[in-house]
Amino acid sequence: MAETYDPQAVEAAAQTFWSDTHAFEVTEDASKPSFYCLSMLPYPSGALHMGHVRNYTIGDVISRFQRMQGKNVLQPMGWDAFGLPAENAAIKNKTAPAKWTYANIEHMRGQFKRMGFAYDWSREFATCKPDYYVHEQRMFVRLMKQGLAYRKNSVVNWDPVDQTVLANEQVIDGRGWRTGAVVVKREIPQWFLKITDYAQELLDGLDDLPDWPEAVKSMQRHWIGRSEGLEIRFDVEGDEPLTVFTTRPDTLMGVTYVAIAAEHPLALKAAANNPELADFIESCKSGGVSEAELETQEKRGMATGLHAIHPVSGEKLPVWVANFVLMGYGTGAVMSVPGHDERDREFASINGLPVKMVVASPAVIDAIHELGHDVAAGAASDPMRAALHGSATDAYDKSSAVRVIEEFINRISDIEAYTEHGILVNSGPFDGMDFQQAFKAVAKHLEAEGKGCRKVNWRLRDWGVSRQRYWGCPIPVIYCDDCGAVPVPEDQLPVRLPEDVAFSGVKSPIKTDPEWRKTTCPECGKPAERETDTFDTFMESSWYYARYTSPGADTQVDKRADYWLPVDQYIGGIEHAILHLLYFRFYHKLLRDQGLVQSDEPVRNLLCQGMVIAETFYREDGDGARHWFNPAEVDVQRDERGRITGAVLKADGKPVEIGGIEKMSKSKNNGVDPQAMIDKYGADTVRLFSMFAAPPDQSLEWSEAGVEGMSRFLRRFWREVVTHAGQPDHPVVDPASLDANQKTLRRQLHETIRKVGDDYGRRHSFNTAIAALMELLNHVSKFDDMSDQGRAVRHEVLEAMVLMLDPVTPHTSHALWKVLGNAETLLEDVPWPAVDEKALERDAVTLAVQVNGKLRGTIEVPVAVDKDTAQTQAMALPAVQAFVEGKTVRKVIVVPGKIVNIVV
RNA sequence: GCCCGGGUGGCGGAAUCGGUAGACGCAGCGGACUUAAAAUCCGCAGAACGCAAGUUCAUGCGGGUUCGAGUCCCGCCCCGGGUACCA
Repeated sequence: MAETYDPQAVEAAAQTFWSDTHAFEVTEDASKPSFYCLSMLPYPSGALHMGHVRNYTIGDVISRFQRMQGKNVLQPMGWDAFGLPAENAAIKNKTAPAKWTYANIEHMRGQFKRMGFAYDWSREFATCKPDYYVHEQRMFVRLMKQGLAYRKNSVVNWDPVDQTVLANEQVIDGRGWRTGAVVVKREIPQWFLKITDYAQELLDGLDDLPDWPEAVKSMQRHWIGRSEGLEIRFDVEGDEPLTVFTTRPDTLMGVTYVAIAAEHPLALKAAANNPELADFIESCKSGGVSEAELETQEKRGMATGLHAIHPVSGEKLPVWVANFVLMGYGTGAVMSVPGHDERDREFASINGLPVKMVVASPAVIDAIHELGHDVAAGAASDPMRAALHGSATDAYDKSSAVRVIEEFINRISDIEAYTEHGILVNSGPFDGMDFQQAFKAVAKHLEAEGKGCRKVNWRLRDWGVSRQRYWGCPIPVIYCDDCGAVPVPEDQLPVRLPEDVAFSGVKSPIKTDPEWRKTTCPECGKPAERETDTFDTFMESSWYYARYTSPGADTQVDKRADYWLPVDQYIGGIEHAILHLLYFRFYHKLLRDQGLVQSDEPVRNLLCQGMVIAETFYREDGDGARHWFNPAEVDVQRDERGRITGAVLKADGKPVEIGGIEKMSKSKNNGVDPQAMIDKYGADTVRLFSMFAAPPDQSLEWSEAGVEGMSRFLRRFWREVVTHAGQPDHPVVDPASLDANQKTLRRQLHETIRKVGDDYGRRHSFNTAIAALMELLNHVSKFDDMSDQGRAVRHEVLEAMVLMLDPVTPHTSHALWKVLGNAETLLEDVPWPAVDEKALERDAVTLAVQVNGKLRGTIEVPVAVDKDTAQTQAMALPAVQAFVEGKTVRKVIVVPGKIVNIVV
């Protein structure tokens, strides 16, 4: 075997062995526990990027580790092949999206294999193939028949120049990215899946996912957004009544106006003979539809001239059109309480609408009582002012109670809304009630009058699955003038997307082709037209995990799924925390309700990895435009302490600006090509660095110097093993005859085995596992004992290290296993090294000694030392004496195995 | 705007349940080997003050709880992710 480490040769040999032996192809085996390890499937964007490398290395480490624990591990790979980038690339490269996509898949599959990932390639699929999406179409027509898929109008970004719908990403500062035209909102009919029918279950299910990150569960809870409130009817003078939803019925008596969406029927009616209002409503249409844009835009409004009637007081309230009220959410109308809601307050201030205080803080209520007044129903029309009336108003004589009330009144009327729960005032029959009491009383009052009812409201909206794009799965619907929207009969599926098309970029080829849509109605047989919209690509990625378990099945999934599902470990980017992971959970429940899977949730354990980031470098040209240089083109300069002082371009030696560390991207040209790294250092080094440089859930800063460090470690390890293998044969380890150094090294080994197993298996803390293995290498390379037992212990250490490194650097371990004298084999089928509890025992331990919580020294004590002895030894330290002398020892805290703290 | 994260030496990070802050690695400095370089090996290294022993300060900022806080609580600042048609 080679004396020096040659990663390219080592990796080729290991990969050939795995491929020849079909090492990672698995089938259902009832005799072994299954472990399904799944990484989010990639979009085939062209070439592997570092984000992929990181994601898939994490999955591979977990997969290989679990197989070494005796599990039957399924780790599949496939392609999320539909999507917008293929259309953009097709325009740019004058090719067809399908051709571009398939070429990318070919290239990226080769790169995956070069990384040595332990995939079962026999299960691979691409979601753009009819034999994949036919199942999705069949599911959709079934959902249509069950009423879980339905059609309604919904608002999109419309580019008036290209006459096309834009994705939110394609709207830059309210304008279309290609035309620069101001985008407008437009309503079009689209298909929806009723995810809201499952809102409660999706919310409750989060409680049954203990191994999901709290951040993800918390984000999903807020996204689903269950809220309890009242739906309240406001009559409108001379018109149809308005319905609003509120979670704050306690503030009902503080309503001073009603706001409705620009598209609300009442607004449109009012605008019919009010040209100014019509202009305003028209102006609300410009701009994109994304929530971030809607929520941050300037709040604008206009009075309709209509008046609503307050359901309790009968007061006349102006009805305003407001751009922040959205027709698509809730009822398209809100009751406005500027005294107790920030947004209503801001709008009222701008438009000169009145503010009414109806909730007071507990401190104010106390002050009112202190001044001898009451807030109970009917006590006073305005208990705050009643309390102030007759009290001293001169600045010098004000009591603190008066000041509390005045301050509150001033704050509400001049500065901000009081949004917390409190006690009702100025609310007639509801005066003196707290939030809970008021909620009940208002509900009872309105229900009795038929003007309102309790309602649970959800922030979650139904899933709009229509896209006006070409490169996606055709929606299997036929439109007939007589029969309406008819699902394509199952025996006519799949509806195939033509792949050999000319693609201009503006309109979908199946929309421009007059022939593709022509068909006949499945119900009446008359000429009819196909739907030319395609599915949201989240549809494909919502069920792919189940398809991997059932390759080749005629149905969407078959019985084999029961062996593998739910997924034991899912790995992917945190950017998918809400949308993908929520649709995916929803679709699993759809599959369950069709009888296709048995479980309620698709994934037991979720790991969200952070982004891969890198330094950026640029130069500005004359007009301020920045030209970005790749880190590979730049040399960084440092001072004598290692601080970065500047950077120069390698090509001309002249300085470039340092632009800060950002997510690797094409736009900042700071992407590091994994292929170049693999060619230079080998896959194992790249894998090792991406696992070592940061914990998996945090962002990872790429550093080629760091990669070199990993290469250095593998070369040192290789040399250590090869040198040891050149030594004469050794006897077996005899624990009873070991000397102190041998015992120490063995203890360090078994501590490492315990830590690495825990870090890989439970904590997913791969960086610390690798650090522990590096420490162990440092220990063993300093261990120069060449005796029989010395060599025996060293062999035990090195063999265990080969196995423990295998999940991260499988090629190197594969080769070194043979160097250590073993037959070539699949290391994942060699059992994980066992911890020898006896080897962990130690007889002395170091305690930290503190005085008043500050470290003053350490003491060596026997493991089983009693508190008094520890205390006496600690007190005897000169450094401790210096701080204790002349003071009284008040208390001594002894934490066994940790610290002694002397409090003086 | 709203929801969710993060902030520790020159840098990436460690400290797993409130108990010795800075493991491991990178960069740096000093040395060995070498004709030289590369590679490799040995050593130093948070900051300030001090000849030294050592002392003080230090985990984004300001408070608090505790014998003891990077870790828990309250209030801020900054950076990142998501925000329903990027995936």
